[in-house]
Amino acid sequence: MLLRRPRALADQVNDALRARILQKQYAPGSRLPSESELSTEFGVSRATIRSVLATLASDGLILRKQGDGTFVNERIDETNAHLGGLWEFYRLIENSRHKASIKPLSLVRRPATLVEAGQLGIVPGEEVLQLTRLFLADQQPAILAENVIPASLLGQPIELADGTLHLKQLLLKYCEREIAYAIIELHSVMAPEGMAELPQSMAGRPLLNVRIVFYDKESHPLVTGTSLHDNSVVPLRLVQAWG
Amino acid sequence: MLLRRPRALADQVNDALRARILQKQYAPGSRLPSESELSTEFGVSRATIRSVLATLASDGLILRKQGDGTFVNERIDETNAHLGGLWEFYRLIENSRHKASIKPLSLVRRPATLVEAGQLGIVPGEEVLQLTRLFLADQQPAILAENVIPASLLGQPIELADGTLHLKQLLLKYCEREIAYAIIELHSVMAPEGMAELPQSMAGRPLLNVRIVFYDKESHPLVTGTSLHDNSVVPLRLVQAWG
DNA sequence: AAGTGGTCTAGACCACGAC
DNA sequence: TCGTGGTCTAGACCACTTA
Repeated sequence: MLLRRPRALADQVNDALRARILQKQYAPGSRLPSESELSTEFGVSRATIRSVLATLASDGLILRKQGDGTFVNERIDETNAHLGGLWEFYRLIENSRHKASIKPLSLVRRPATLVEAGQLGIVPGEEVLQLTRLFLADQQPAILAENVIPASLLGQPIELADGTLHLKQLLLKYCEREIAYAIIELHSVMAPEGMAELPQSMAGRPLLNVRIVFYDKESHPLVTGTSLHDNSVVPLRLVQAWG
Repeated sequence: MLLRRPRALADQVNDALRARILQKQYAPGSRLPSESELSTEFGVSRATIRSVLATLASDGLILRKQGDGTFVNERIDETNAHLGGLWEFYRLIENSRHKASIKPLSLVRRPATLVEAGQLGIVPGEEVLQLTRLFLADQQPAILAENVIPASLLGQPIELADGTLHLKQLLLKYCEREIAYAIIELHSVMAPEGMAELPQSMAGRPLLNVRIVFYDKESHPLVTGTSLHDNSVVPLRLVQAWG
């Protein structure tokens, strides 16, 4: 029997405050209500409010000044991501004020390469599924992304039509696994030649290359991701709180 | 363990646990003592312990499993940074198991360019100080970094000898300012030609380019940073907790 | 059933900034 | 001085995993 815990109060408050900030109900640079005001408004304890404000602060959305108050970061509009959301390409594009869309390019079963086998903790040659997708910003190619999943993790075969799902949703639907953490490598590479899927617009230029391996709570590798970013279309601009 | 008061209890516990993990007193993959055990050992409340464990978890150092326990991430050795420490180049190199050193290259006063003036919130042509430094990994050039500070922020003139200080220390010593947050842009660029300071080993190759503007709590720009990374010497490998 | 982490509260006291 | 955020506690109850 699966009894679900009601949504945590802190999460609800988090969503509400985030929405108010992003929709400019609290204007950039303005002062938020004090902790005690918020706690009476939402009917929760001050501790709960504080835990929410702490995460908003660490995402760089708000700035807290002891003895003064809490303020909306006036520069959130200049960014499209915080460090935790580096690989949420769809949102990245949306946050850059472009219309985002995903174009699934191919979906093939093939044996794992040596490197992939090492990353995914499987035997070289074991079957994997490779999904290649193109993320578009206003119909313009922005990010070419490739995911590799061990076939053994898949409950049912993936359909190409599901290539528009977010990685999180894909993993839930086909593997019933959850991501606990990721290890990310940042590289700078020249656009590879003779790569069929690479859009013309990216050819011959230096591209940002993000390589990720996702793990579950047991530290078992789930998926790898490799992406090539055209910074001239969607530059990566992150906020990061200090301290 | 005896804890003294001036420093926040949570900070002291944080340091202690971090050290135990990094020095493998708690082995990778092993289970940590429970929250209540830790709270009696350190003589602090469970809430304090929990706030510490929460930050360790968000840095990807530990994994928490409800109903089971808290475990050291077995892959921390494979990384050299967490997302919050992207620009701490010295530590980055050290964490990559290289001997890190800083070679100050130049320190010049000059008028601000248009772009810099915009970033720093000053008038174009206003005087700025530019510090160029090379970060070495085992004597090998790894990162070329350039910082630009408005001269008006400086209390006393910077000496080139202080070029080995970390950015944080530099700002404290010369400006008495503290960084509250930063906005970071990630780019991929070809090594610029005809740049005197660029080491031979980086020439003609695609390089990772990190551009940062640091702000204080009042959202006033303090410094800009621009760096070129040779990924073949020190690859950027980060852990990131999910959720 | 026992033990672990997850959520939440009420309240105390401190440190700092603005007025 | 007053209000704000910063620190910390003690304790209640819940949900989950393991045995």
